[in-house]
Amino acid sequence: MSNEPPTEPRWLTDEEQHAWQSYLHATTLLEDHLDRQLQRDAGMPHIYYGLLVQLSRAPRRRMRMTELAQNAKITRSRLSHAVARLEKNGWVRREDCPSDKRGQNAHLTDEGMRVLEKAAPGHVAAVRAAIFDRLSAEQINQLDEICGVMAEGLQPQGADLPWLR
Amino acid sequence: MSNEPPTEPRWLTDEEQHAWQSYLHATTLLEDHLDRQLQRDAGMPHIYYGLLVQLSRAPRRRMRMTELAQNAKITRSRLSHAVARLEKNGWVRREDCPSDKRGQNAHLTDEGMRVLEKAAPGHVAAVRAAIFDRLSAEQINQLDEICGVMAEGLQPQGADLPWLR
DNA sequence: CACGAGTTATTGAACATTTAACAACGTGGA
DNA sequence: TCCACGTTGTTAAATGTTCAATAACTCGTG
Repeated sequence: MSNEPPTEPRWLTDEEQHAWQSYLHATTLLEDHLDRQLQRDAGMPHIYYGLLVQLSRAPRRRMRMTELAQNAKITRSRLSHAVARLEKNGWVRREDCPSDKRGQNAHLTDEGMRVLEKAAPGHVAAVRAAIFDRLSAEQINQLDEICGVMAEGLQPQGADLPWLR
Repeated sequence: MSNEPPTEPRWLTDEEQHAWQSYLHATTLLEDHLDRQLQRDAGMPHIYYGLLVQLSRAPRRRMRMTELAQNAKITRSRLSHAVARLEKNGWVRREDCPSDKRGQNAHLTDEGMRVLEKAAPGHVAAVRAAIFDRLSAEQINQLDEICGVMAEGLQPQGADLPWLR
């Protein structure tokens, strides 16, 4: 009984190749674009901005570190570093969690909220200009659907991250 | 004459919000997945793998640094660092360009080629499993189309990179 | 030819991310 | 209670990326 990987890998068809290139091209360009836009206008990379958004939506603008990491789909380690930086900027503060002495809550400060509110319009405009003002309503639904399917296949299991991968 | 940004930014509709979250979720997960897959199976991140692929397709497996950077959509600086690393691994070598004394050619070595050939099947399988075995032929076309539209809007002008942004 | 402006690639420093290891705490069962 | 095991969050070190500055060269124009 052969237990090796298939001797004939199924390569991508021409359509698949082309779509894959398009995908890599577009996603790379967009991520770069948003990173620079936010770095310029808000002094932080896209992912850090995402953290502030999450916090701003949480009750009392507070969230447990692990929950925040899960929502943002990053490792706890990465979050620790990120929050350390945001704290240095005065945009987030750490607090001990009352119910679990191991835990920490990240808290979006008033200053952090102000920075976020100031950056939001420009960021939305950038996202609009790059995507939603360029796609039809139908394409937006297609994109949503496609991304949903992709994400389904990527959930799970892995070393440090029972969640992320 | 009012020259300020609009006082009422056009926020995203619910559909747009949802699609945007899906997009961020899926692309983050996929990129992470492929990065880990390649780091594990080939000892390099996704983008480095992409550099080897580019070189493998070039005539004589050689390419000018700037051209390679353009194709991979990264800055020349980033490419310099990346090639330095790949060179340390023995997978790429630098050569002076005969026709332009400023120039360098990156050259994929035989060893680099072997590493690439060994890694390719697993990588294709991962991409397949994540995307192309999960989407219909129609969805693949839609994705291609959508990414094309996105990329169009992102070409642009910028600091160091007349190309990338 | 000589000059100035642009191009090519690299570098160092600051910053971000990954990985593995770790301390501190919680939880459930003997 | 006590202990084994899981969870929470952090850390150091290695690695990767960005940003600004720079050396070396090319090219067009006077």
